Amino acid sequence: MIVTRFAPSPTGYIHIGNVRSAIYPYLLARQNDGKMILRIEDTDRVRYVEGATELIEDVLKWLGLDWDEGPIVGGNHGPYFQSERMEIYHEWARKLIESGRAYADPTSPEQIEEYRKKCNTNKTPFLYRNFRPKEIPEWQPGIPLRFKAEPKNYEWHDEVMGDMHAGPEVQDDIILIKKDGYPTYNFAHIVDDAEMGVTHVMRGVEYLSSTPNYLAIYEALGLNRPKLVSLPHILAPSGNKKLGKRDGAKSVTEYRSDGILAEAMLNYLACLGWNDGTEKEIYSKDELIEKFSLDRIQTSGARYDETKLLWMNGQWIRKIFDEQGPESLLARTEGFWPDVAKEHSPKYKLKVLSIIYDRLKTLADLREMSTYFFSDPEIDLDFLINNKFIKKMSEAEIEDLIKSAVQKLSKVDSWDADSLQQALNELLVETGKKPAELFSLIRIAISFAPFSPALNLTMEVMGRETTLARLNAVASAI
RNA sequence: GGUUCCGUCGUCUAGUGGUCUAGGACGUCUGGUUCUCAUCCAGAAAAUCGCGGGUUCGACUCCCGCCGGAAUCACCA
Repeated sequence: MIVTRFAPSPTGYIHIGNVRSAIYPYLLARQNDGKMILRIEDTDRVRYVEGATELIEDVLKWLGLDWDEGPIVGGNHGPYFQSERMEIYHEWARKLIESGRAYADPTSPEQIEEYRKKCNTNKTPFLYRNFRPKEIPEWQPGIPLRFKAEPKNYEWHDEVMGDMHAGPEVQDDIILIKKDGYPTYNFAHIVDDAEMGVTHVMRGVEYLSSTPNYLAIYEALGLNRPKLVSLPHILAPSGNKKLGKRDGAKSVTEYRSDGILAEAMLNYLACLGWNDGTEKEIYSKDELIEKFSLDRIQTSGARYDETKLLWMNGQWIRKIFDEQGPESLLARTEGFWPDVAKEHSPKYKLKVLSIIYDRLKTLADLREMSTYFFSDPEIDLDFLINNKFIKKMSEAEIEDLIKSAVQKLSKVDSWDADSLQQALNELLVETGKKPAELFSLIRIAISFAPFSPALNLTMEVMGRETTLARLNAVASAI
């Protein structure tokens, strides 16, 4: 059975660069009826941030990435917080001491720094194994434990990068257990993956160069290597660096409050560095699970492009409305309506949504784009008069036109889109105006918005009373 | 500096020796959809496939060299 894991450290918010290494393991596990484990790597007590774990869980849930073992859901291989697994690491560490593959290192950090400087001035690579202490004390709290490297050539296969190899020069005596008793990532993840039965270790390429050291530890511990999967970086929008907090990488939760749909986020991130070889662009979670394959993950880094995310979000807004129904989209708009919409019924909001949804890039656009449906706009005569189609009319003519519109519209029997369009068409004939002139005038008079849906639809949703009242108000303001 | 990885339109990518005069998508531009904005539709511009050598009848695809970029070299993960 395939077992994958997402193992973040709770050091702050998760941004787009991080989540993708949750998405791929998830897809692989689900595709193969495997298991997905969530493990919290909280061994760095200095960088630990309160509440960060909940944030991670939150983001995963939002994206629809559920886990089979881990915090909240439990499992047979817990605990799932590394800080609660100390005895386990120490037990494995003792095995290494017994087999002579680990030693307590009494050397002070200052001394180590000196060694390092010496190498720098001699321009030789710094390898700690060249400075092993003469006297090895008993391992006890307060003394770090180091791996004893036996450097040699390593070959391995990376499911994404292909066949890899590395020489002895990259293997060193890395720290297994820190002086505070907590294990390092380098040691803890190996123990945990083994104990938890993880079959596919998926992580960013930054770990690729440490792999020979990990391979040595697997060997010393008598463990089988899991399959290794290196994920390429997501690059910052500009420059050539990997996307990080400093490049303004937004928290995933921030995208949620900016009105990005979870479907779009998942779709975009999954396809940033992966594709199924066809020309398909829009994938649902189920489609991703079906089509995903490790060997189609890109080997080079992919630049993060927010414009494409936005486009995809628009696609998803329309897809949900069209395929899952207007109510389904409405359900996701909570919190995105303008304040003035508070008093209005869901039914009315649904009507509004139905005529403006195809111009939304994000749900947050609702705030700017729907205000005039819920409250009377401020009359701004300059805005009206400066319109390129209205500019050439005199004020008297404008007033006349609005008045005839009021007259015509108040006679409409049934206030629906078709009847309204018919009335507008008749008005066009009667006034001898072009659609651009007459419709722009009415549109602006009832909305004072830079843009709005088709005029007949807008009036239908607004209702007879509001439409006529606003037209009258403008006529008397001129 | 050592080690490792990467290199096709501005961006994400298709491409596994001939079907590539290099395909799609985002973005950009043009036109259409009785008004605006958007959707949708049609179309355009945009890649001498990092560079230079080979191998081959033939290379984006295989080999070598170079150049460029990135990652890593912590008692961080």
